[in-house]
Amino acid sequence: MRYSVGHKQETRERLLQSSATQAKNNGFSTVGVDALMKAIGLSGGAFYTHFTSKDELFGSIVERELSQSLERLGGEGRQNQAKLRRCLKQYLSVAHLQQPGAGCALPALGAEIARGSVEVRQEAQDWICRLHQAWAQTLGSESLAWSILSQCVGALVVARMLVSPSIQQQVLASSHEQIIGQLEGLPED
Amino acid sequence: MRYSVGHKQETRERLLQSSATQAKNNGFSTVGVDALMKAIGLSGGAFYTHFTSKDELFGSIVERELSQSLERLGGEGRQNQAKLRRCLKQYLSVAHLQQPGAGCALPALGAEIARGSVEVRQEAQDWICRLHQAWAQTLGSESLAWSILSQCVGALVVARMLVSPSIQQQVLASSHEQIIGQLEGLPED
DNA sequence: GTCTATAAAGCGATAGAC
DNA sequence: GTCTATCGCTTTATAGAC
Repeated sequence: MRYSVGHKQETRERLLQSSATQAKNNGFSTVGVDALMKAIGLSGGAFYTHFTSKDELFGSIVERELSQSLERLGGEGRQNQAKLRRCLKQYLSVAHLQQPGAGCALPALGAEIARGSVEVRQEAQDWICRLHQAWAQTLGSESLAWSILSQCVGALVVARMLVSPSIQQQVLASSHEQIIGQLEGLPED
Repeated sequence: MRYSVGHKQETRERLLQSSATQAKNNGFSTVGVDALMKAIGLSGGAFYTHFTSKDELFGSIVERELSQSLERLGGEGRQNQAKLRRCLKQYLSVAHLQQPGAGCALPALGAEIARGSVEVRQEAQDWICRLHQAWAQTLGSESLAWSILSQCVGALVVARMLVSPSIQQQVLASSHEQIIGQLEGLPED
């Protein structure tokens, strides 16, 4: 073997990162294996030393993306309402709206995950429920946690369909405002 | 011409209806022209007498679907809060969750619309803003109207990714509960 | 208006050389 | 581990017969 032992793992990691970005930007089913590999400077044939099929890659992307989202959104360690507020502001920002490839996978790939295999959906459910539990703990309400999560995802889906930047911003700002309002008068954790 | 004058229009309508259902169920980019035509009992070649391209069909689907959603969700005529509550209950129902093909296009095709042409997105924006205006009138708040719209779309996107029916129902019920709570204490229209 | 046939390109996946 | 070449299938779109 002419390649170092860590090389395959590194290549796999680069492939996962690059593919996730492309999938969130242009849709996973839309982009071909050849384009995925070309983006990291490799040929299409080399793909199958890292994954047995394109579907397997999709599963790994979902796993990797949602675990990252969980980290960013406060699944790790103890959380307070102030930290949650900062996460919400970032999630509902114009920067997140304009850069699907660098953002959360739920608004960008939600519909494709829903049409995916049971394994992929189970993987997604695990991470989503972990995030929900963390938020429910912070908020003291399981119902409110689900509601806010849905609203965040929906706001990005809706806003990204629009053409006018000012209306896009209204959609994001409205959800942010309404959520902040719901956080007022909540018992401190 | 051996066909009646209304025949082409009828065929076009059947094609639009059938294609919209397939697109919402399995994704628009995923399904091929041949499958779209076969579903209404015609061959793939006949497609291009009705639309010049597959993209043009997508635009017509979005137009038709969103105009129907606007009707169902209360864009037509005057509306009151009681009627809006009934719409919300239906939108956030398990039946809607389980039948994407018969339901609203926003959760099912939102990401694909976002990646679509400016024309398609402009069309989507027009209908979405009309719905928003109707709801804002009923609710007396533009911000609350955007927030509820985002939450409805997001709840379906999130719930449809999950595997467990009971958690799916929790997601829908949570958004419904939180929205109803926000409607309490609102001035009557 | 719809059919069959076909062109031209792209897809996912495999085989063998290096 | 990656490359090139290729198989077999599907895709969007067009051409010509009926």
